[in-house]
Amino acid sequence: MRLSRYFLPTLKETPAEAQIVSHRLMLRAGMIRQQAAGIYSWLPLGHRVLTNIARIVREEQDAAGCHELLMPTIQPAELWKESGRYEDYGKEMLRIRDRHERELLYGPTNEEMVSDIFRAYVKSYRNLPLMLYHIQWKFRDEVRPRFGVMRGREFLMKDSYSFDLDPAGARQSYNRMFVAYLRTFARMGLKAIPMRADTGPIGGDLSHEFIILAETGESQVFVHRDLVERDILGEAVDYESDLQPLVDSWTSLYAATDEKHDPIAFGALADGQRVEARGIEVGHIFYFGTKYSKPMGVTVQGPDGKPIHPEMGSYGIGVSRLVGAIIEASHDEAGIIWPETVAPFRVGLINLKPGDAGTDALCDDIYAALCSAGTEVLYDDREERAGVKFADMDLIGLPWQVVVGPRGAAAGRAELKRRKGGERHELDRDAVLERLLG
RNA sequence: CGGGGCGUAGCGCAGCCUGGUAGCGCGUCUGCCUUGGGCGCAGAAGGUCGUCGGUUCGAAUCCGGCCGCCCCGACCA
Repeated sequence: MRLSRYFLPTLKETPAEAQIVSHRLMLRAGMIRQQAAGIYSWLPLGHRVLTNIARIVREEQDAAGCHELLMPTIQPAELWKESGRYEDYGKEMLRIRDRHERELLYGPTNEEMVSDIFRAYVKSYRNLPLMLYHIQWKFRDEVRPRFGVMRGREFLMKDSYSFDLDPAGARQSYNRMFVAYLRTFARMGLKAIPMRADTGPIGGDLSHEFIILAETGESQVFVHRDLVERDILGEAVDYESDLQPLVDSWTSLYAATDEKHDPIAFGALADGQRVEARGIEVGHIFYFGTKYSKPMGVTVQGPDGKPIHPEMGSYGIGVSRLVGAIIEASHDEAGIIWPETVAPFRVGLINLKPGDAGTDALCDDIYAALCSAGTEVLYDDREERAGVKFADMDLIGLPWQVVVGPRGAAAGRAELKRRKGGERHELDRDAVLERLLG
């Protein structure tokens, strides 16, 4: 992508409303535009990141055996009256009426609707277990939206729902999501720690929050060092196997947010094992049994011909929140530092002197080579001063920068800079490509 | 939902107290210049001062209502 033809409205100054670093950087990097309190437009750069995060989430859900569908943002009130939540949910639920005065709502979550779909089609125990998910916009009319996309009213969420025959099966589904979440966040370059959680208005008796560590996180967390240092991506996972030992290996070590913190238990850990940090909640998983299947009349026929209420769970990831959360976890004074897996472009190519034949030629050559190799490149070919280009490129945080100036170009050389850490190497054209593609 | 604050050009702000010509910086546009870290010079465009009403000869400025946004706290993917 040539920057001269792209839509990237970066800002030199920070808009006044932004308090936290991710919000400031997202506004300055031209990723989002606020349209109302807690409601944002996603501009091209932000949209790319959002899409990349959703892609990783999707791949891991699919790998864990979930099936993607797509439910609407607007739901009929009737379903929520069946479960009893139409009254219970309170003012956080945005209620609307259509022209026929029918009661509708902008969905804050989808337990009722997925239960409706399930009960319409699934009639036999033979079809269980079943896990369905979608990635869809939600609306919760928060009293006080803040922190940019970290706590918006409209937000993009991945929500999965499991249906099982019995509690043991439900536990296995829960464990699948537990492991899938660990992998999902790890792939985004995040340290995510599962912590036992309250079940909140969703209900149920088994629940974990996934908290990622970030210096600017909202809540204080206390964790065993082994959890922080563990690399889940290095461990083979077979979703068909019993995942309980793997889950236990995570839940048996100390990890708590400040609300659930037990200073005595934490203090009992050996020196060097105690990690105190700040955290941001990016995922939450629940097992809630028949809380919805019973009132909504969801049954399948068992082997003995009798009806069985499926055991259910639901599993959420804040996809749009993750964009902010990743920035909170990965930035410096100059701007964002994207992990490669979610970066809007992998490489930023800076032409320091557009119009100079040698510089243009080398840039065009490198650009074409990277593009044809399938690497996403943002090519800064603007008529701007070097400082502007460096500042913008650092701000938007692409993992790699290739800097081509007239002096180097004359010798066929360019500078390769890694955004994270900042080390640079002057290399010839082939070596640059080798480093990036090899 | 309690407490506090703010709405003046795309962004950041001054002007308001003490009523009388709407300003500054950045950004944008044009030209020149410059070209390895947000240069320099010259010119230009751009504002119903959130909104409705009141006071006044006259309101960005004083008074009241409404709307919007932000911050702190209680609550949440």
